[in-house]
Amino acid sequence: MNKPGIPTLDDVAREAKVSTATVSRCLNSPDQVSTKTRDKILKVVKDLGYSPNFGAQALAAKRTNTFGAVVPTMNNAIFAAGLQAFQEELGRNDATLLLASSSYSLKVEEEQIRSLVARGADGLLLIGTQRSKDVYTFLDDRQIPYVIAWSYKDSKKQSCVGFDNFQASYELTLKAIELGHKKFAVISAHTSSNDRAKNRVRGIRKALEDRGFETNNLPCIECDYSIENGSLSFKELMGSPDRPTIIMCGNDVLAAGAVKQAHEMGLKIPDDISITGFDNIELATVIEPALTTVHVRHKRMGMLAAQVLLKQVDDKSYRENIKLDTWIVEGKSLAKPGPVS
Amino acid sequence: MNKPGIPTLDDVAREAKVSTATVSRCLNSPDQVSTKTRDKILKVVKDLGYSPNFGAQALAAKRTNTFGAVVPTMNNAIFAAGLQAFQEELGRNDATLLLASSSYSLKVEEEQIRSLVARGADGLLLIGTQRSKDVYTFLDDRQIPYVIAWSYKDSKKQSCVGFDNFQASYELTLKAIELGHKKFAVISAHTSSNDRAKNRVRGIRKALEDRGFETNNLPCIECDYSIENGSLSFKELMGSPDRPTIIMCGNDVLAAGAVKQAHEMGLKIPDDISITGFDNIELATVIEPALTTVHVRHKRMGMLAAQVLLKQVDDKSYRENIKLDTWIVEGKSLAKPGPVS
DNA sequence: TTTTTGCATGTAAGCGCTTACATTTTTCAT
DNA sequence: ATGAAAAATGTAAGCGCTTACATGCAAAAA
Repeated sequence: MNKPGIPTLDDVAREAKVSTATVSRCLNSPDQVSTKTRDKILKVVKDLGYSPNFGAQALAAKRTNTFGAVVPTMNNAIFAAGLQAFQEELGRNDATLLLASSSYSLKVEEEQIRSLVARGADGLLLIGTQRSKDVYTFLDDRQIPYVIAWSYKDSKKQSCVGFDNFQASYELTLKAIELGHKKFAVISAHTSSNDRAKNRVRGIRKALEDRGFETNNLPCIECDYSIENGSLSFKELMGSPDRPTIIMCGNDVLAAGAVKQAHEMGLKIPDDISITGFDNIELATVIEPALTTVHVRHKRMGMLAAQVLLKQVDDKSYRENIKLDTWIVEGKSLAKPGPVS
Repeated sequence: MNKPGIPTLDDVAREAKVSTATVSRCLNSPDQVSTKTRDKILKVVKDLGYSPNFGAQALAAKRTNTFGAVVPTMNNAIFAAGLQAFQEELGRNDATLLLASSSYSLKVEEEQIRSLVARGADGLLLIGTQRSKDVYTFLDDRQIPYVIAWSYKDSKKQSCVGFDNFQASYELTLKAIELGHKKFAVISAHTSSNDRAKNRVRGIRKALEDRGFETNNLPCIECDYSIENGSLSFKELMGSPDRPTIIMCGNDVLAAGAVKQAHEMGLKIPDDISITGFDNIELATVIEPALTTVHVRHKRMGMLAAQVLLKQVDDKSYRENIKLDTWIVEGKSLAKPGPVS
């Protein structure tokens, strides 16, 4: 009754006539084993089709080579490129990715984080800085390495691989001001639980204030990221008696929705209205006109995040703060405002 | 030296003055435990911040509540919606998702599958039917449940939740023929390792043949799915002396690239050239003109796949084949061919 | 009251692996 | 050839949990 099961380390040991310890060593640190026995063991491993039992390995070795990531959404491509790069870098190091998405809810995110940790994640990739103190305490107590991505924060206690959302947004706004725009409006993700969105809006406000604009009544709609919402928000903003000449969007997805709606309303971009995005995902390049947006080095971010995380696993006290540069990508959706319409 | 560690089942048991078995039962099948002790235990669990050790649990219970998925890519949104739905449905059942991507390589996919299984995945979501026999044998030997998505296949041995790529493509082609198109060209993903792409192309060919077209020299470019490749292929096809009047693309991403390139070449869609897509991802709706494409019920597919998979875990002999309907979404990118240019 | 039944709990044997430590074998300087 | 150091291998104790089985105890049946 023992034959048709999945082979275990014991089976291999017996078949190869060595102890289980030797088999284990042969698999985990081959150079501690003589070439002769190694070959013998590897042959048996192959013959039997042995592959280690994950649970047992995790239990005994106290690590899983599995990393978790909680992203706000998988529904649009914002995180896709970064995640893919993250995953590939993990793969290069024989680790795999456990993925969860939180639908932009801090509460759900917290659950997901706990669940990933409970599943033995050796480390976590988290998006943005904003979450309850409890979460950080939880992770610190268990000494779970994590790295924060998509946001930059100078900190000795936490690693991050991000970029300056505030600054990038600030610069884009300055550019718009220099082109002569006077009436601004903003479509943003909800800022209450999203530090990136918050900083992007802050960047816009600061730039305006620095150039003497009054920002108290800056029209600003907050919604979930989706093309649909971009369209709706655009419609609403353009329905105002005092139409803006430029609408700055929290990301490319919203901007794409805005552009779409502009077409439907028969508005010419950028003659009738300028629109800007953020992220420079592929979407930004295929819509007409191409978006003026902020390029974010998603792939690099994902890859570096994985590297930092892996270092932290080896050295629990290792920390690194990496700030990636961003730059404005000139599309055709931002130009100086046309004559008053 | 025992205090500052992570609490274990033993700690809980000791603190609550019951046996470990009772604690375990309390957590896994609460109704086997009296209300009184249950409350007592749960309080201790909370106080101690106990959370079960994954490896130990997996080892003892022989299941992980973790499911794996290997998608060809995360770089574009083709699989995003389906995966998100899959993940959400798993979440509703206290399971999580292990994700890997294969970059459309069968070899990489096989590795990923083995790796996911080694990591204790209770079941797998696989995209499409095309993979080596060994993989299926491997999975069957270990009795790992899996469900095939994105493709439909009538089979008593395998579960699938998919749609008829061939038929959908066939119908779209018929529609184009009826509009009067005579010169077809195709941009497809590589068909050698991708049954969906293969069937979509087959659908086109069959429709053409059924209507008396010669398909031996149907221009057909195969490339990886990307906007860039869509553009390049489009350029190549339109560089031919005998320009097609319609280019049918294997999916929306390629079509978006084609559309982009058409704009750059100053070609009007659909007057100068018709373009069709496949998948009806959001991208299809924001480009100008909106794509005529095939709607695929991605979300539903993801959700159903999760449900089937969960059923298979409970009952290893359960199998189900679900074919979802698809339909043509009328955009503005397909119309009758203009006068000979 | 005594016996039966069934629920609540405890006991303890693993699950398959890693690794500290012990033991044996090989290598090599003397 | 000899002994010490180094290398290879073996022994066995867990890792933290689940669960079959045994036990205890109160309610139901006789």
